[in-house]
Amino acid sequence: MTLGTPPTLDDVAREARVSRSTASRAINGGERVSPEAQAAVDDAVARLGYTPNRAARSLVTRRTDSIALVMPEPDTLMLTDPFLAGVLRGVTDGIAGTDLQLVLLLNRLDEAPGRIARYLGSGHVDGAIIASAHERHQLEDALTRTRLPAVFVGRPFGDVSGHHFVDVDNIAGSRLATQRLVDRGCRRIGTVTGPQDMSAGIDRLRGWRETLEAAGLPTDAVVTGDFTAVGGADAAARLLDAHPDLDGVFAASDLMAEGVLRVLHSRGKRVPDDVALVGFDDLGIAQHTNPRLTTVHNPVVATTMAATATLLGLLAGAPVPTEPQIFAPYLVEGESA
Amino acid sequence: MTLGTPPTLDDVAREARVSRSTASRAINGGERVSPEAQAAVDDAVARLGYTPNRAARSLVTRRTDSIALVMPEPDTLMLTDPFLAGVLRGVTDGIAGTDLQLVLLLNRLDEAPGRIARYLGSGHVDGAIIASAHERHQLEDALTRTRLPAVFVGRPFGDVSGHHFVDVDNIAGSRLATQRLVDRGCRRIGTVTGPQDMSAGIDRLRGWRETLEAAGLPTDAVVTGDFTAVGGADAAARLLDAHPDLDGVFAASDLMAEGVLRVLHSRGKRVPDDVALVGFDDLGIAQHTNPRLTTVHNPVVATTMAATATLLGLLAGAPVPTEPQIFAPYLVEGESA
DNA sequence: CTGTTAGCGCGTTCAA
DNA sequence: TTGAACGCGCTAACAG
Repeated sequence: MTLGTPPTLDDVAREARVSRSTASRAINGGERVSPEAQAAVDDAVARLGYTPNRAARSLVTRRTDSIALVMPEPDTLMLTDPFLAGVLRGVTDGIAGTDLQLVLLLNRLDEAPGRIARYLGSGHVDGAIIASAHERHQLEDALTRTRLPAVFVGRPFGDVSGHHFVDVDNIAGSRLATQRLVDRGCRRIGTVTGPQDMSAGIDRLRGWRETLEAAGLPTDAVVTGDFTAVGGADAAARLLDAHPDLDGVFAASDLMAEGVLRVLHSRGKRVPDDVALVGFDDLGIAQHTNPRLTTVHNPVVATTMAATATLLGLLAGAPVPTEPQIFAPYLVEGESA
Repeated sequence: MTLGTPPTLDDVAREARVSRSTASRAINGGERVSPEAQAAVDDAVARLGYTPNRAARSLVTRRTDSIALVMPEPDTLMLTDPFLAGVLRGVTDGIAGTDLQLVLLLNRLDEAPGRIARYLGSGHVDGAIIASAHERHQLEDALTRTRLPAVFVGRPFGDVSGHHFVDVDNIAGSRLATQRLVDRGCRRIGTVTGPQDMSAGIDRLRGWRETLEAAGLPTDAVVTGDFTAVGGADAAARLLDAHPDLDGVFAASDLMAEGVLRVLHSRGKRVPDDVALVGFDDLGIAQHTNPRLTTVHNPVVATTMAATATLLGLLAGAPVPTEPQIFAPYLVEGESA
């Protein structure tokens, strides 16, 4: 058996003793093919190990059968980003069973904003999942312009109308976290918040503020972090310097909470007795801190799977409404608050 | 401007007042085109925003201009896998500047071994980076059979001949780690080793054993982990149950070392005074444990970039020898040993 | 239900 | 140096 070039549809047709178009129909869905023909083709396909040539098919169907996943590039310092891994899982789980190809586009933080947008607009993919919601990337506008089917994981920045997105209810989540601190008796509650050019960062700050205002507590102890452990530690140091009397902290991500925890330890503060701490995400690291972190569960995998399902619907031509799908977070008991 | 369908090469040619083949040549490398024609085509391309149709090009060049990255699926329990993030970075950095598409293939642990192999063999990609070196995946044979250019990150399992791979010197690394324990006076040294169906797991165990044998110390305190924190904790518990007198532990990954650390703490062992601990990987988590982990640096990003460079060479038709590129690890000082 | 026919957009001979 | 003609492998009309 000479396997110089892969078998083509012609080979299959010849082998099955039918015409090429019959073979094609049998392979794609089997509409209007007799059982015998179908069987013969199936047989030939198996015998030859035939796989349709994607390029040829793509050329005529005008679809590429591939979707892009746009993600922020993993951080240089802290390679470990559980969110990234969760998104990856959600998307791959979401397209399992389809024959969609997943093309990965890592959005570098420092690069010219046009590259990704240009790529998405150039017809190389049928749709996109965007999990890179930094304001500066400006993918939103580019996407509306090219009309590429796309679903955001996390509320896109700026004008939401016309965009599909799924998200966890970050405001509700940060309320849960902050309320927990209030309920356990904390009266001086600070927050290490996320980047304010990401909707998650903004919303998690807002939930904290609203909860404290409702409780009649001050809302001045705020420092901005970057969702990483190192950034969280830096922020915590600044926070404690400015407000030594803190008895509670809400960290807008578990990674940052980890950093906060280290700083608290190094300053001799007991957790939760001196300072109580609540994080956000519950993507595997909360159980591994000491003490175990009380946190808010963020269903990233489910969220991303939903986004993928929505995208598949769009690709199938379904008239999917742009109502966002918002997932509910919930508090996860730990020992830190 | 009606942008119903994207501009084609014909449009460019018309706009530039040249024939289609001249336009084609001007776009691909500019061989045998007059400066005027070249300029006219460049201009037309810019004006029209032309992007070559990948499918059409692929059909005639018989290349797909995309490569696959095969990785193990991130673990369900511990989403955080720094190795994964490092590999991702290395590959994307490695193809930056080329117009190669990166197709992501996540290798599920429980799935039929044929899926990935079939995909790789079906001509959908021009080459592959394989960072999923579990024995059971059996990609090695499939790859030799299909003759798809491929480079492994981490020594492939089984017969290495004919395969390209890059790796860190895991044996040397684990020797460094173990020797450190010996040098600081440990006499009863155990190891939590990695999966024994991965070359990294095997090699890191071997370096530990050889070092102890050379030092005349016993090599019976071995338990197998799975490179995760939870697995490391389980393994550590078993290890300490069987060998309560341990005064040193080499964990074959930092994630596992983290688990070991927790178990040691919970059993009231001081680190490093009662039990010294050395990890492996240094991918961001070693600095964040308490005490900071002494570990062995594993240059994953560099390794993966080298693999990608090799693959690019293969794709360019260069006669790349299959001599492996082995990177040297080095010890990173921490407080745990 | 089946086979014949006509492109999809592009790179590449081959003549001019 | 240029352009005309061909075919890559496939799907979708259309006619039978």
